[in-house]
Amino acid sequence: MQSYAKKVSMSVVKRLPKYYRYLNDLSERGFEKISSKELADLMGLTASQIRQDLNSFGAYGQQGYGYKVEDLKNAIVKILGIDRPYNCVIIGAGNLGRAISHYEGFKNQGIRIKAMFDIDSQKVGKSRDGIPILHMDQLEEFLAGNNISIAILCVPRTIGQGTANRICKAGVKAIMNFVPLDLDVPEGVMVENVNITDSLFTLTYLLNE
Amino acid sequence: MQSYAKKVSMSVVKRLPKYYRYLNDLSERGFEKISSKELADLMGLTASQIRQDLNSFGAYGQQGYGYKVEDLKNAIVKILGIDRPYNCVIIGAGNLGRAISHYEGFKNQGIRIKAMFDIDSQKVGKSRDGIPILHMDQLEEFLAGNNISIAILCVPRTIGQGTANRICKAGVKAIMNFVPLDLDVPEGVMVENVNITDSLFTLTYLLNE
DNA sequence: TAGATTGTTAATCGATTAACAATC
DNA sequence: TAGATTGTTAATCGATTAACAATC
Repeated sequence: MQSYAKKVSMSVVKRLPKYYRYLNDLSERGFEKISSKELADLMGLTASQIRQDLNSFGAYGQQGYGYKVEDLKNAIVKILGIDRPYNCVIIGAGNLGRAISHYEGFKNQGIRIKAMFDIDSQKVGKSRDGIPILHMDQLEEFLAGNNISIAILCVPRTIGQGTANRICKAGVKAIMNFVPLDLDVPEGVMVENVNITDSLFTLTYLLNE
Repeated sequence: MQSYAKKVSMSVVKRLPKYYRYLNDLSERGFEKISSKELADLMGLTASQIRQDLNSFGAYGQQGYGYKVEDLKNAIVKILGIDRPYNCVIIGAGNLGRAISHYEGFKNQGIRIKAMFDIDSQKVGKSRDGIPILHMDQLEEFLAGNNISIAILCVPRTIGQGTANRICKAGVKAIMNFVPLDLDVPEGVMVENVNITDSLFTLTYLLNE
């Protein structure tokens, strides 16, 4: 739990994972220092913006020198909260749910998929890559008993909102929503939408410009 | 091909698919008219913003009355360019590629998945839901010969940029990128990123606020 | 010390909201 | 006509960029 004086804007927050990606990469490639100018060129931002962004959280650089890659990376890791693990569940063991359950990007990042849920008796009781598939009836019990902090929602559109209601009622505070639907959730519950159709239609728009 | 006098801002463009979703839903539910105020309440925007957004493209309402749902829906459909079909390919027939190949959100929307590509000899030559899985060696030939306008990229990170290069060289002008990597593409090629890891880390940030 | 680059304040730019005349 | 709601201009708010003093 961290708390910052200034309210950090969503624009900045949305850029944080990108900072993390680039700094992680620089660190892996053995870079020791980087200036805001160099990082800006790399990321397609301006040096000014990078300094403003970072200073929403604190002063991580050294005047006349720049930023130590490793230190800045670690700072971002802490800011993002990925210095600790998160217990997650995937709801809906269809193709998408299964794809996410072994998504390469999560590896070694503290995202722990504890279970998947479905109603299909063909799937329930089985296991995929060591992740058990449980029946939807067991959802509330599992969420309560396993310290689950993130629910990844991959159910059909028709039961999207209903399932979200169950998740929220069970006290889960974060939903990654793959259902092409804007969820209505109580105050304090975070929803991050990944809407593949919306993204595709943005693309068709841009194609016709 | 449409062309507008004023340059429409990305903020507006990103909201268009959402307008489409809501208007489609209203239309299906038999609503005939809607005011900017009513739509705003529904979508969590302001009436003013909706009127500004729509007026980037033209005047679709009637003073004193509001907007005819069907007409406005059709206008948005045209603006998004989804009044015509798009030939697409999915590159990478892993779990994610396969999930997207029968994603429910695309049904009846003119998104035609013409082929999937992979290097795995276990997969190549087979078919999934009528979509053939071809070898990566055939990519350029297929893109050129089948009027493909959108490539959906679901390959491993390591070959993401290389594959994007091949796509661009073949003349494809739109890439939906699921690879957790910022692609470097020539001027005029549209990239829409769906970065699941970035979204998840945004969520972990918000959880720790 | 001189040069470089940060942290931060001020200026600009763009997006959202408010207001209201036009008009259905 | 009177009431309602648009289209559009003006005002505000927020985010990005520029500038520069602080300082390593």
